[in-house]
Amino acid sequence: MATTAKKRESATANLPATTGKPTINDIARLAGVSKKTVSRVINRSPLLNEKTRERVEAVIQETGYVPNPQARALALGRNFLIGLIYDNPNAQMILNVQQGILEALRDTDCELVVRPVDRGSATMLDDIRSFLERQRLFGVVILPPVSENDLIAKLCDEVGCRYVRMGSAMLDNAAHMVASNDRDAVVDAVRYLIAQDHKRIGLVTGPHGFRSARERREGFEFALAEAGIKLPRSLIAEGHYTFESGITAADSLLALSPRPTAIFACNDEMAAGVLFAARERGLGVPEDLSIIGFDDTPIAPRVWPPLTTVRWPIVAMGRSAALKLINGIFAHSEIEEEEPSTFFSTLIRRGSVAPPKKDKT
Amino acid sequence: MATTAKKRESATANLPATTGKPTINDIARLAGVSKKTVSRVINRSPLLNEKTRERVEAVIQETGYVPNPQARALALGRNFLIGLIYDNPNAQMILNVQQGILEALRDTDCELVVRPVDRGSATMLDDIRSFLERQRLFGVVILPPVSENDLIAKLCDEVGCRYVRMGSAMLDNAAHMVASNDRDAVVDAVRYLIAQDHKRIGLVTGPHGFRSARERREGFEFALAEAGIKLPRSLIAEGHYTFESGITAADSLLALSPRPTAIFACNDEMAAGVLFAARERGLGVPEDLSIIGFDDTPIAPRVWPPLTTVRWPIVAMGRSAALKLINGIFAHSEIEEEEPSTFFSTLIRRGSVAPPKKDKT
DNA sequence: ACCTTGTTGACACCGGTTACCATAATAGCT
DNA sequence: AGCTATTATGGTAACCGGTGTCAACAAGGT
Repeated sequence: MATTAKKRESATANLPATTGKPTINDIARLAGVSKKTVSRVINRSPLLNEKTRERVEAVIQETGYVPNPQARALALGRNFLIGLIYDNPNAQMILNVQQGILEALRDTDCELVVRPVDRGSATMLDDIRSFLERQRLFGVVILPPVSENDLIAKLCDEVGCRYVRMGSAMLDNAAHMVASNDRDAVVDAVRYLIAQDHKRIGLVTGPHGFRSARERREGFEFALAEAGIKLPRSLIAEGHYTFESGITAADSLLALSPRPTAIFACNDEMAAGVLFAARERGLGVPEDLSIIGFDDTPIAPRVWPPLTTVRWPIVAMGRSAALKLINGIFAHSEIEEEEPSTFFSTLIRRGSVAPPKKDKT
Repeated sequence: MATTAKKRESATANLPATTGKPTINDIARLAGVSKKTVSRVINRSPLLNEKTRERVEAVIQETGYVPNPQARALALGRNFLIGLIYDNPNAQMILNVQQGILEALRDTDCELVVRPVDRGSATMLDDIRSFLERQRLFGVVILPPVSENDLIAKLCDEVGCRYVRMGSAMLDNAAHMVASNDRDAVVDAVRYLIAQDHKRIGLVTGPHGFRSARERREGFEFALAEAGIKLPRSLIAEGHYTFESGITAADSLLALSPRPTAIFACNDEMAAGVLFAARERGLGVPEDLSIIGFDDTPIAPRVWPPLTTVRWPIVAMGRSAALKLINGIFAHSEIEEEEPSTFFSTLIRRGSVAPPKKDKT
């Protein structure tokens, strides 16, 4: 009875035993063919007699055989996993992309593994590299703003990992890119404000260094220039895509005299912040101040008044990104349609915009 | 030039070649030991001479060797992947859990794979089973409301997959459960309302069949009974944890005469809906109507007035769930602290509650 | 000399894949 | 017809990079 503290060889040894599922060998035996032939059936090899295929497939059906992904991963040096790499201030966006990717992956054997990274961290590139090399991912979808880093794309090439970047501009060739036309969408939104007779329009930008922030700002400036409106620098406040930064930016904008009659915020979070700040000052929206946001995240229709905003088709973009990755490998249809690379945002009119009150009439 | 359309044996053949990373064999050769010994070093086996370990570890350091997870997965019959199974109306909650799990996984070699399922679908159990069997997950975290399904827990046991369920009550033994005390939290919230002199308090419940909905409702009823307040059935409206259902429920509640002076909504989404409905009717919040929500999701502080709500420590619960899974396997500290199983929610007082206006004074 | 105990290695195995080869079937040629 | 060239088909064995089993060997205790 002495052998109490019997040392275990490894910490993982207490995991349950393997299940009794059929393997490729079982199928081969039952179908009276070799492993290799079964492998050919699984991989839809064209060099195979139709009758043999049918026979093997019958056995597969019967036994409910499913190839072991771990073994495949080892033999192929490639895992059937799609990675989602992000470092994003906007939770809702990540979830939407996730949803889009998962829709695309539904009928494949691929799974989605999520991987937040720390832009800012000096080791980010090394972290991503070791992640990719270790997991031997089939491919990755990279979200903005990390997607704007060309070094990551280069890294993917180096380690032989497919990738698709999402962003607000075509930063890469079409096979590696899913982009939205933020610039044009903002132009539309601001034209709408101008058409409502707004002349003093404030802008809350995104953080410096974000491509989307630049695109959206340029759209804003273009629309104003187009209408021949010239505004002082003070009507542009920098935000960080967060609710709090929206409040701060709005505080500085609303302290101006004369006050802007409308504010365009570069995302909904900040637009909600602007609305909040307006309420704190007792300003009526849209009577005293019109607001437009960007993204059409769930918050937009939930505040009062519901926010007019630009709808960013992020779920569709996520789906498209995933399809680009698996395109050609898991070809379900024989027709290989090229996935579109550019997506169009549209203005969703809700309740936060109205013509300004005429003081001078 | 004739061999143009040369048939490929398999569709996956055009994947890049394996990288030239060192393998366990290389390490064994360089260190002058056997593969098995290297394996022992990797797995921190105690049956190993200290000097040998050091020698091998030096070589590992030098070469930057990292064990191939695919090979390990095959040999062990177990993948180093944690699954997140959910079917949830609340996007924010999923993301928060995800964040918590990822925090816990940071220093392990585990990755997180997300797996939405369709509660409602007849094949849900089979889907989950095939997912677990195929991927040979290390463990899964199951979110409410699917976590309330005992069959899934049984399934996990059958296929030998560790699991931790999250929920609003202890549905399972502590090793498999991370629960919050919703009931008590709601009691506190309603007591607070009562202390502010509210006497007619409406309730927007969660969907029938959700354990959390039941717990929260029971808390509500308990607090009222405790204070000796008896209210008509009509002050209870069923919701579905969605914004829209909050509006609908509020519409029916606010049409009552006399109107409730306060409404407790079983989650923030619905509370936001109640607020929205109040605004539509021109009711002031909190002057004419007090509102309390549950969850403290990002929407709560972003609406006007910011919502008083119950903070549900969901990130911490996610972290704890993941730690329970990996506990004992990836023991970083020698002290194995037991992860707590119960988490406490707290009332966050913001701006949506005030004493009712005295009409009768 | 014998039994422990600690340390290490040889070898088969996990479940797929590919390279290479053998055979059969078909076509093309004299 | 007879023979070879070519293609179609499927088998064998090695391999991917780890892990478990079990035996071997050394050192120390009795």
